[in-house]
Amino acid sequence: MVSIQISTDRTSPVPLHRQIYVELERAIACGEIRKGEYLDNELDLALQWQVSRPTVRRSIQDLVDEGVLVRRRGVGTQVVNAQMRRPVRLSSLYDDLRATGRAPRTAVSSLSRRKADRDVAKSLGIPRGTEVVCLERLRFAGRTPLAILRNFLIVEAAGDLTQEQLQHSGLYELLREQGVFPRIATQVIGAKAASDHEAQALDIAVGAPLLTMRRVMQDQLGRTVELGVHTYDAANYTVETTVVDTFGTEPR
Amino acid sequence: MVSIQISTDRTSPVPLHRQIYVELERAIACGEIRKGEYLDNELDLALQWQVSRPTVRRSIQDLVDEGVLVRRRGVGTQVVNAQMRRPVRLSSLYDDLRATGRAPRTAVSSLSRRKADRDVAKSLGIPRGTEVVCLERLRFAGRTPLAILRNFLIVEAAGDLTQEQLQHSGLYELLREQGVFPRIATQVIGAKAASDHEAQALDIAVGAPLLTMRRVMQDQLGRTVELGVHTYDAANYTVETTVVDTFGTEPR
DNA sequence: TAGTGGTCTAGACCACATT
DNA sequence: ATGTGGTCTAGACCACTAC
Repeated sequence: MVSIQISTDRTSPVPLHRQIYVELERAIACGEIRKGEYLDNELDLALQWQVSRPTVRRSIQDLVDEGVLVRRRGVGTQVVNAQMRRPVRLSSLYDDLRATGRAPRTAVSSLSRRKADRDVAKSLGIPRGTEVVCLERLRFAGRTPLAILRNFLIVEAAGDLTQEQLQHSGLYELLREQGVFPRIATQVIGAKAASDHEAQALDIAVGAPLLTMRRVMQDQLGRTVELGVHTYDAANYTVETTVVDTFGTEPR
Repeated sequence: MVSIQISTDRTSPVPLHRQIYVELERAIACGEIRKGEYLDNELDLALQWQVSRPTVRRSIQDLVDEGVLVRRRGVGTQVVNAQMRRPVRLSSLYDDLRATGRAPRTAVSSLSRRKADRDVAKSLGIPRGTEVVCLERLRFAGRTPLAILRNFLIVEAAGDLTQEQLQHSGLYELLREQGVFPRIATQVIGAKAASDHEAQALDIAVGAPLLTMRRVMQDQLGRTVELGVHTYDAANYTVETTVVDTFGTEPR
């Protein structure tokens, strides 16, 4: 049982529960509370931190959702083996590469508007023949070709993307700048052998293993915005995902 | 603007917010509220349903987290293009196969206790040399071999698994029966070419593309319970994941 | 029996989008 | 100016766990 010093600023625009969440997360990351230790009970915490119990609960719940804390009724709130950290932010390959320090480079091989064929229309949930923005890029990490990226976007969201922009930023970053915030995506991941064309583009042998990903993305307004059909050189790329299950056990 | 009939039962052990959630979900699924339509505001809903506003908010929030509803401050709560449904439950391949009607069959090729090597120990977050339960299975869909499944489990959770059980149930199902509820898993998915041994086991050509998945799972108590190292015949299997991003846009 | 988290209430004030 | 969701409060009662 350890007391955690939390300082809140009631003049800040940041919500109280968020301030507490951040401080608590830091305290756990710094080891001020160790794995397996219990927090004080919620009423005490509310007194210590001079906030109401629902506010305390909200902060704690957010950390429970990330797997940092575990609550058991009648027992208490415990810090978990934190090895497994929060779900990764929904990001593009470009962002991932830049975050890991590998210099990304992009060659835009095509950028145009076309009418959606049946497959694209179905994935994006629009009528067949609707105009969509088509995009094909080759992505490098340093000098190594890494992936062939094909994307289809609804025109309302793609707006005025230029080749220039796409060579210097990730697609998702550009979308965010235009007010499109990715919110939910479903990805289907598979593997295949490289075709002649793919082998040549990625500078690998024909038949070498490729990782394939097909992704449909919705934005914060619930619009289906993007279909991505991507092919990665499996020797240089893996996909990491986090799955959180809130069923199976009692609901929160 | 449509009024939704919600009937609640205050004698039920099911929480009110959950009852409302279920009814609301059904109403949306049945098309009683159509895509793009708005719910009444939260105060009105609280009056209509005879519950407090926080209870209404809780129900709505859960549906927002699943991407079924979208809230915008100053605007309202809107039903979303529901094509993209809730995150799939954290389940095993066996459960998946059975759910999709393909008859799963399992051959257990080994089940033993061994001391964890460095790799396993690191993944499970336990000291090297700790005893773990090792498990290797071959999974079939009908007559077709589909995957080679290797798992490593901490003994506290694996308990008294038997070959008999493993041939007739999925691993996760058995774990649930023993009180282990999967909660968070991180998966790294890649691809590789089939080795001699793998090709023979899966009855495919040497060098054929395989999908590989390495998964570490934590249970409801925050224990790191399982390491899975799986290899799938890419011709017959893909992995589907859902990614939800609650950052990027304003916090809820 | 005592202590914990889970649920629920009935208000209040604020920030934001729309008109 | 109005109406919406976002935040916060100060209580209350209950179900579950541990002793």
